[in-house]
Amino acid sequence: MTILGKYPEAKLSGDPLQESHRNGSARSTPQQQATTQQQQQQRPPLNMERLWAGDKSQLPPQAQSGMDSGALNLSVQHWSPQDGTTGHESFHPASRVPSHEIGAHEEEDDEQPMVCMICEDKATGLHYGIITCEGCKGFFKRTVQNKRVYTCIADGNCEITKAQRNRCQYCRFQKCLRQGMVLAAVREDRMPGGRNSGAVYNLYKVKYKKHKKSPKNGQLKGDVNGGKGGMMHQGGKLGNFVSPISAEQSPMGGPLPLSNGNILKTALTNPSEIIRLRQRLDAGSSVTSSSSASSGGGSPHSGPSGDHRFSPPAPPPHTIQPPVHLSHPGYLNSPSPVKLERSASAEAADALIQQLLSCDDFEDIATLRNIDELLDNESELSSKLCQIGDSIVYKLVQWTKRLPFYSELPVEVHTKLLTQKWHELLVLTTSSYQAIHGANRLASTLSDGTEAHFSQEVSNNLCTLQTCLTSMMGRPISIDQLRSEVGTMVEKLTQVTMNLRRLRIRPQEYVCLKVIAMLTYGKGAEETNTVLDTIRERYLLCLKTFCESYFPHQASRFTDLLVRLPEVQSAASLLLESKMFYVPFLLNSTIRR
Amino acid sequence: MTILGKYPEAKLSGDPLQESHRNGSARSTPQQQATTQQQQQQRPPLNMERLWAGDKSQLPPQAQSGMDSGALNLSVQHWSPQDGTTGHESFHPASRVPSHEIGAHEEEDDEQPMVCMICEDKATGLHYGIITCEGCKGFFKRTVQNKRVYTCIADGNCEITKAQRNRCQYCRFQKCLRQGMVLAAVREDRMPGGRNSGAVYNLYKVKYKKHKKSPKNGQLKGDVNGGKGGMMHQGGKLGNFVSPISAEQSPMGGPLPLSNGNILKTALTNPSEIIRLRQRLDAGSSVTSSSSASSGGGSPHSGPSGDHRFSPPAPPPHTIQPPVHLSHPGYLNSPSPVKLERSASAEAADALIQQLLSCDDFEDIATLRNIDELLDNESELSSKLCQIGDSIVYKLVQWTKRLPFYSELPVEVHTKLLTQKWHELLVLTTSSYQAIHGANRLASTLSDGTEAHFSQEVSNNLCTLQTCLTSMMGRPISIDQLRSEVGTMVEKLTQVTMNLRRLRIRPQEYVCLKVIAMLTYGKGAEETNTVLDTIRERYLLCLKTFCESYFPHQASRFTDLLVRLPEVQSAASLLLESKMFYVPFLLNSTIRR
DNA sequence: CATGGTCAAGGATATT
DNA sequence: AATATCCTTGACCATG
Ligand SMILES: [Zn+2]
Ligand SMILES: [Zn+2]
Ligand SMILES: [Zn+2]
Ligand SMILES: [Zn+2]
Repeated sequence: MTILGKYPEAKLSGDPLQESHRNGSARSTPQQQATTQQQQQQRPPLNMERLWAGDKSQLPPQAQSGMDSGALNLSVQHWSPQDGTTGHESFHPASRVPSHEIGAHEEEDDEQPMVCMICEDKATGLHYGIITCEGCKGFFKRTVQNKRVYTCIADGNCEITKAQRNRCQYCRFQKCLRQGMVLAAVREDRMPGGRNSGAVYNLYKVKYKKHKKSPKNGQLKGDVNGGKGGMMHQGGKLGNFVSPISAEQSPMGGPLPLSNGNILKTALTNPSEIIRLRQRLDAGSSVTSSSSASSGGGSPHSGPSGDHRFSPPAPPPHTIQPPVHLSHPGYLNSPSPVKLERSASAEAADALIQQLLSCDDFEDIATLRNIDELLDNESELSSKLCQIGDSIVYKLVQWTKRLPFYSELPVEVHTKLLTQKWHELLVLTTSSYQAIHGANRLASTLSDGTEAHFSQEVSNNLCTLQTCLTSMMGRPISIDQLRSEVGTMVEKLTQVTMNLRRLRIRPQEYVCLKVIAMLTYGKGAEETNTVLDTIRERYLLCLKTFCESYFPHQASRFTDLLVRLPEVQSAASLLLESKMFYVPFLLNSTIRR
Repeated sequence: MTILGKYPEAKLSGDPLQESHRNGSARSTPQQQATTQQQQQQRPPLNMERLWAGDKSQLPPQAQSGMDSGALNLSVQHWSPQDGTTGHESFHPASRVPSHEIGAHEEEDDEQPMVCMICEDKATGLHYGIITCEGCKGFFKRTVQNKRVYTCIADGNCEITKAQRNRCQYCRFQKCLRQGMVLAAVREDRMPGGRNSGAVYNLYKVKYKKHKKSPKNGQLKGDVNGGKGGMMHQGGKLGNFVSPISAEQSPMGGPLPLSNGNILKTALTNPSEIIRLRQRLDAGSSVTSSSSASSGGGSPHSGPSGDHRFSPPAPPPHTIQPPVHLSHPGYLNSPSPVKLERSASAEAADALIQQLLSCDDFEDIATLRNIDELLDNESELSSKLCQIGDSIVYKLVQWTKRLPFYSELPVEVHTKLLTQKWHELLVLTTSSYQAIHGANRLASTLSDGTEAHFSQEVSNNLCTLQTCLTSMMGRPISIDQLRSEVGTMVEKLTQVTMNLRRLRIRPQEYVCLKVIAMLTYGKGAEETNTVLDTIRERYLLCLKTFCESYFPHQASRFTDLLVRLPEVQSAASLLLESKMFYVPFLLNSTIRR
């Protein structure tokens, strides 16, 4: 009785004897189910004395390049079901996402109230990096402050719930670390107030501005928070190919996966709404979700629909597509080939392009089906943004699974690619859509892309944004405020769109660029994936062939198209920083008007 | 030895032998001083079995209307300075003032070392409502948790000291209860940590923060919370003018003082705003406030202005007013008397009414001067609400002080009345104002007060609320949310207003009703105040006379008016419950449109 | 907001 | 088994 009392090992500073977790013959704990035990067991037990001595190797992978934590996990049940019992999952910090349910149910409760990622009690906000309750917050703080050493009397797998959290301090703290609570966020000097630098959390924190001026001075750097600590931002932002996100590589730009939290600019919403949004997104992307079925469900062009979550073992739909030589569909509006005799490579390119076209829900991705609904003032802002977030995640994931080369790369690689590139894909898709379908305003922009015109275009876009946001939020937003907050980003987006429009980019070229963009290494291109290189080269050649075939008189067209990618990256970086991921959609929403 | 061992009658469930308490010849207890001894003797013995069965009648007065702790204390220095030293006071939980004053000592000396109120051992802080030692704390907890039943082998008057406390569990526990330990503070769910709500202790603690404003008047000490030695805050903190909220009376509706914190429904704001608001209100209202000077300052009709707080000894302004017979001012718009020969009583009634009219800042109370400013989006929400809160308190207090019968009742009574009735007065005032001045919308509602019309009116009011709140808060509020949260309350308010409008209530009648409402006993009308009754009767007759004089053809008008008071009570209760005290003002704000 | 601190809750345990 | 001390805990609060 007393042994399993509420406060197990008060003041035990003795040897943790953690070996018992491993060798422990005590496998008899009735609580532990045999099912997923191994995975949990595989993790090294926590040695708290070493931890306080400075051994951080026991902490979850933070700067590691292993991208297995999958918030945006393409393989469904990779991490999901750990304990088959109550639906608890032990997560990694990377996707510090409160994913509460593995069960097939799941979002039926749209968790209005935040739940603690440790014990599922009612959460009160972000604490030390994750969403926790007051109790777990205090527990973590005390443990770190006093360098407490706990020991599990069982096998280190005690379930942590609100009712049971005080039964095993060791397992509670272990879960804190595994869920991603950050030791360094507990301050040495005990000085309250202020904010920790984002570097402490190794990720983008959701910034909460009260909608006033943003720095906006040129240079966008990644450090969102007041970088008080040493921010080691090494990756040259604009130059390289890396988006500021990748979770692993860039030590500084703590890359959070899409679903991980930096989804929306909080400045325009309130914190609680953001939390709910995060939960929705998390649930929707990483785990199964019946919710997405309603929002992202049946898109006209998509393959097997209704499967918001990836079916684990089931082979992806269009996995292997024979290089059929399809005739050009009329809607392609492809220019007539200059030469009658097409080369074999040209035909192969057409086939590849056709494959890509067939799996790209151009309109469905670039615009939101229900964008109109979002503009009314009825539904809550949070739900609107949730829907947008859902749509982004859902559509990109579905697109990935339909790619012809989906089966040629491991799921992990796809996940990593999407994690790194999703925002670029978003920008490229929406800008291309705008360039192709929204070109009505100006067909005569070939050579007179003057400054004046560009400025006018930017202003128009800002005005569009203003209109949409005002409608969505139910309160007026000044154009000046908008300009100061997202002016630069809108400029970049506008530039990308205008350039693509000037080139009169074709859908065939767009789909190639999209794949190329995704397959292009980012900054820390340390790892070399031969298969990936091969595929990228394939589509580069494909695009080149297409350009030469259909635009033989535009010698630099291929190059002109490729150089758009850095522009896309730049704009996408700003978009990521702003976290206002709905902006491109809103800009496109005017097309229908 | 064994008989009086340490654990005397553990688990004895035998007959308490309560008669012995009465007849007990053991009057020799040395500790009992002659002063209050009888009282203790008179108390009925404790039947613990009944107690655990739910019989709370044996507990010290909790839901009693003894308003001696004056939250809304009109007499300035009544409670303020108790100990000039360290600010420690050992208090009882607000109302349960058991002994406290018996021993002139007890808390008189600022007992640096706290002593247990039960056994005089060294106390460790507040436990279950009073200052006790660890032993008595644990004893009380175990007793309540296990619903132990004790029996005294003596006559129920055993002395409880540190040395003797274990000799009689019955008397020890009895003393615990009599000293005010709160059963409900022992948690059913055994969840450790956190804090019990102030309601558990039937009091509310006022916390001040240093905040920005200089304590300018220095008056109230404010009991800074930091005081580590469990200092309990005694009731009277709020010093003067405070809001109408006393902690005691309503066991259920728990009138929380305006400044106490539960001012606004949090559902419509975000928590941080509420917190800030509470801080502002606490600091602003309970302490003197230079801020309120600006907001509540010079109202046109008020007497000596600039005196935001009551001047302690100075006699109230319009204290005694001779029953002058004033001519009816034109603005009264009073109907012509039917009979030319007015009776003496009618003239007296007119005079009384005129007095009331002269001290009732109708418009100034019913609406907020700066309501328009509140609707802009610039000033902070908290400051807006602060101003509203300040206005409510200030105006009602000022009104009270101007009442003709102000000097006829002790300040304590006024304080109590206002504490009990402020919300009703608020509703009556605002509804009457709406009925009289806002009747523009429908003058033809005499007999067709149909359901449809009522619903329409409610909808209109909700819409008005929505508009105002959206503007004030800067973000949209859905009408559905509003309806679910305050729908019933708005309906009641609307009903009251409509009924008053249908009656075409006159200002003369309104002022009478207001006084009558304030002077009407509440629920537990145990105490009889003859003076108060007399005054109430005076104004009842006054109203009756007025009705009969000016509306001789409406035989039931007097009654019709009186039966509005329960409606007002009902609506006011909901308003109190919702804590959205600004709602009536917002509804009235449309009058100006 | 997210830090740190507070201090009465409950729990553990040696003592009686 | 009850007591009393000491400890852990967590809802609030203060801070920047
Ligand atoms: Zn928790
Ligand atoms: Zn454990
Ligand atoms: Zn004691
Ligand atoms: Zn006794």
